[in-house]
Amino acid sequence: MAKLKRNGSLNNLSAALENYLETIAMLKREKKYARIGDIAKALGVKSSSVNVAINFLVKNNFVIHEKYGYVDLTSQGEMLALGIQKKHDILYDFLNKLLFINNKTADQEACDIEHSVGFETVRKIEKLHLLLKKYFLKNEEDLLSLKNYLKE
Amino acid sequence: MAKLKRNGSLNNLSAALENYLETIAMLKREKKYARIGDIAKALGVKSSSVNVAINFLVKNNFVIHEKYGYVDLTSQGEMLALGIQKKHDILYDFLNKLLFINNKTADQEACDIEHSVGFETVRKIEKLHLLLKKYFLKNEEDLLSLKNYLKE
DNA sequence: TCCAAATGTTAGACTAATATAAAATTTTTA
DNA sequence: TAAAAATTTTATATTAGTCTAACATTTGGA
Repeated sequence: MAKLKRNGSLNNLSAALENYLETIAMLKREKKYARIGDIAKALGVKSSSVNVAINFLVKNNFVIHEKYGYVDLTSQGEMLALGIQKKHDILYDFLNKLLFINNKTADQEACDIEHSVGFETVRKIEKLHLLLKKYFLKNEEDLLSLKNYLKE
Repeated sequence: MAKLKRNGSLNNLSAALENYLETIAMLKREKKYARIGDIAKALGVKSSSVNVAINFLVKNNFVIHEKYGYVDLTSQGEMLALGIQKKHDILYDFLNKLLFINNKTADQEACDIEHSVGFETVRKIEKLHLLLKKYFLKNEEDLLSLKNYLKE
């Protein structure tokens, strides 16, 4: 069995492991619970792969899991998952609502970028987006002309 | 020895391999040539790791390398490297010059993001940045007030 | 010009993340 | 409620990317 080890300091997970946490949080939000199979399906991997990851996350106190039962987040896991989702949402909005990248691509790219950039960067992207909406994109017409400008 | 295999269709390299190409192009630009050791030093990996990657890139026609000699790009490799560098530069400028992320972080984050996002997204980020410079950030004062706004 | 230092190559091992196959357990249903 | 179906777990394998250590080649200084 492939074993995972923690990398650096606390709360410094790989992109793959952050995606597991994010998916668990999403499933809890949408279905009230997360099972191994749900996570596997959501991420498009096999449930055996999910098991390896969950065992690591249990050992490091990000999730709780009793054999053959539900997977849940600890408060530490919950906190981390919230941060990742927040990054995702901000990046998605920036790509989709401001740059007019199509939904699917925007989601994919947000999902990759969210593990690469720090909170400072994401917060600044959010502020920039807000600023533009507030002062320069007040109506549908402004948005449409931005869209056309970006399209070239 | 770890062997690398090609993944999907032509010109679809992993982030690590794209970084090798990018580094070779950078070294050629700055020193006129790239040796295994230079690449290793620039990327912070061992020269044995560079060898594995270069062997793969040679086999797939991105670079040329004769044993114990210089590493060079094929025209295919050159083209790909140019695209990656362009992405990097645009992302770096966006992060550093518009969002005021410090040089080192902006470079790191650009280096990660450049392998995750498509040309459409990068081109749109570039256009947005240009638009803002042209119409809303005409002088030092505008820039400074943006900086303060983003700082919060 | 030849030998020592620097540089490059190869072989083998390790880790993270995945997969397959089979065993263990739980759930469904006839 | 026992057998079948579904799910989860375990064991083992694979791949990309890295490392260390040993070996090979090139280069430069005495």
